[in-house]
Amino acid sequence: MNTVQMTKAKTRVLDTAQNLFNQHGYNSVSMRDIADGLGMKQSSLYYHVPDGKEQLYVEVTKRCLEAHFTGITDAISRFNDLETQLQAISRWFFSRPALHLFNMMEHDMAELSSENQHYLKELAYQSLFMPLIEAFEDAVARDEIRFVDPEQFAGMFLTIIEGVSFAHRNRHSMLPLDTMADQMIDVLMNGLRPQETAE
Amino acid sequence: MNTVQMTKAKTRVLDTAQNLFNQHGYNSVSMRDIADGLGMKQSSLYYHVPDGKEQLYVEVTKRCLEAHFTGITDAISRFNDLETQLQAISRWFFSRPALHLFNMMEHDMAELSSENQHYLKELAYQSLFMPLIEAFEDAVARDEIRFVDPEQFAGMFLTIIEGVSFAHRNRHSMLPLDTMADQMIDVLMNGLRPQETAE
DNA sequence: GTCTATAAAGGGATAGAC
DNA sequence: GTCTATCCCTTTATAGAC
Repeated sequence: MNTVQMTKAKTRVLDTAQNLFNQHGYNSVSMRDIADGLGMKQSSLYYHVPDGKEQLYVEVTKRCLEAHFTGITDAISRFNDLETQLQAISRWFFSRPALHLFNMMEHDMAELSSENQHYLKELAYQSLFMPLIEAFEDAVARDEIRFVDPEQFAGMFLTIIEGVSFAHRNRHSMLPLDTMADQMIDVLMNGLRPQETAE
Repeated sequence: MNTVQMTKAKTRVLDTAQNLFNQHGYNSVSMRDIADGLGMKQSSLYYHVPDGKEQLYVEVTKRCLEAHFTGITDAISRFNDLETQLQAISRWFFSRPALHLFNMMEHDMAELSSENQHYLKELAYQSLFMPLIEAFEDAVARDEIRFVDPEQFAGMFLTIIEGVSFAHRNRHSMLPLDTMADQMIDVLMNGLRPQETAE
């Protein structure tokens, strides 16, 4: 994954754009909104991003997904059991602005050219799903959980993360984020524990 | 909940708008798109919807949420145990176009006036969360599951439904929707089963 | 109930001065 | 690196003919 060493100014542009795209979605954010956030005129933005809005979104999303790949794989490598790994991954997610993964993949990316769409969807799969799938596979191999389709439960875990973030943003959620996530992970792990074909 | 008896033409307008709003999100759908879907000119649409796009979205979403309230409460009332109830609710959801609940609540509704926003968010809570919360409470009372925050797990169940729909739409998902949902519900119920403070 | 025409505003993008 | 000015297109919405 290339890291071309970005100028400070470019980084600031990407940061501002990322915040806005994340909060409101691709179509709801105008170049003027981003320029306003940077304190410059809309046309000045094109000095930093000559290729326009779509390319800006692609760059922002690429950087974001690559950061998540690093964060997730790091979290996994620090521990040897699935439950602790999942807790660590949840902490990584909560330390960053919410991804709005489903919205990103189904609504934002639908606005892009089919090449960009395909590129970013594949990158999302490699960055977010693959490390989790491996973690679930390893846990099955260690007999820590019963056999399940790893892809299915990698997806389930990501939806839980998104759901917990959502609940925390929208509801008078009594509990801290971390506690909510741990409770969810506890139920999930408890539900996945190997069984002695009881009853 | 008022049912004012709608004309066939108005129903067709709402159906078309609902499909488009659901698939692409509020901001990505223009009045022209909806008119095209109906085979009429953009301006003709204002004969059916004199109050414009925002009001159209509110009507569409209101009708959708009320239908879900009926579908969910019916599914719950047909059975006496939580696992079967959740399966029945999942079938209701899968029989309808995907809600995209999170996107709806965080992105689409953010574009509306604060009055409409508040109205629809409250309606969504009453229509989707409340029946589920009661079902979880009753299951705790029957000692079918261990005590948990009902709101939290009502939310978790909704995210699982959305996640399963997402997986089915986006991935070479080998399994039928119903089977995937049942597996998720099985893990969830298994994780929530009362425990004898083992170990 | 649907049309054409049009107003008024907002969007992405470029040219050229400083 | 940022600005003003401008182009061209899309969008929401209204007026008025048929």
